[in-house]
Amino acid sequence: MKTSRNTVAKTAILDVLKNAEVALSHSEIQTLSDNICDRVTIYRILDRLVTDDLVHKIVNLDGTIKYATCHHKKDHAVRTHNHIHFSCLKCNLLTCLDNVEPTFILPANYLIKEVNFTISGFCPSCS
Amino acid sequence: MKTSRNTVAKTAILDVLKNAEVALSHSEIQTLSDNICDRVTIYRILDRLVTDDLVHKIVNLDGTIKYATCHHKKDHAVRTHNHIHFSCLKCNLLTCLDNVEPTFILPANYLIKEVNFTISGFCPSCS
DNA sequence: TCGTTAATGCAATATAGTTGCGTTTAATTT
DNA sequence: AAATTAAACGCAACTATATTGCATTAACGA
Repeated sequence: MKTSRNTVAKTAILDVLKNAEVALSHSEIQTLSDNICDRVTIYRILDRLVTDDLVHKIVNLDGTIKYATCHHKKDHAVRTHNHIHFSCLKCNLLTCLDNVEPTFILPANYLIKEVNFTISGFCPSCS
Repeated sequence: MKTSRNTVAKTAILDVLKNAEVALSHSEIQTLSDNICDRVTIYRILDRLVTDDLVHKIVNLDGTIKYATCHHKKDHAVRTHNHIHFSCLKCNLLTCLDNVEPTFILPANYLIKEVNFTISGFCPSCS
C-alpha cells in the first residue's frame, strides 16, 4: 500500500471532521476548512482518509454523501459501521447513533460486507 | 391534488419497473424504455410515480438513486418501506428483501419519518 | 540535503438533477 | 365529435457533484 503523508490540507480537513459533532458533506468541509485547498484535492483527501479508515462515508437518505470521523472500538478485528445514522428533517444534521445496533435476519447465502442504516425524522432538539 | 394522466411514456416506464426484478437507476430506465421520452420527462414521471406511491425511491450504498415498484400490503394504513435493500458488489443489482424487517431501539425523543436500510455484499447467486 | 513519489492545482470532462417556457395531448365537458 | 383545460412533454439552459490527466510541488526517509 502507498504510504500516507501528513499534509497541511489533510490535517486541516481531519481537524474539521474531528471538531464536527455531525457528519459533513464535501462542500461543508470545503467551507469549514476555509478553502484550504482545491475542490478536487478535498475529494482525494477524503478518499484517502476513508481508505486509511480514519473517516467513514455515509450516504444520507436524500442521496447526499457525508463524512464523519470514526469512533472505533480499537479491539475490533473487523471494523464495521453497522450503527444507525439519524438525519433530521428540520435542522438537517446527520448524527451517528453509535450505540444503536439494529438486528435483522437475512435469508440464507447472503454475505454481508457493509451496512448503511439511515433514519430520517425529527431529532430530540427539533421534535 | 393534481389529477394524474396515463400517458404513453408513463405507462412504458411503469412497465419497465414492473418487469424488473431489481431496482433501476434513472439511466437504466432510460435505456430499458428505449428512449421513449426526454431525460427530463423521465425525472418528472418518476417523481410523479413516487408521489402517487406506485414506485419507491431507494438510495443505494454508493449514493446512486434507484427506483422499484411497490409491493404494498393493501391494508396498511400508513405505508412505510422499512425493509432491507441488498446491494450486490459483484452483479451490482439492488434487491428489495421485502420480508426482512430490522428491529432497533432508538434513544428517547427521536421521531421517525422515513427509513432506509441498505446492506452490501454478495447475493446468493454471486457468493 | 537529496531523491523518490505522494499529494496538489488546474483544466477539462462526465454524470446527475433542476428550471423555465412554449407546445402537445389526455381526459372531461359541451 | 368538437371544444376546453391543465397535466404532461420537449428543448434549452443551467447548477451541482464527481472524475481524470498531467505538470508541478512538497513530505519525508535515506
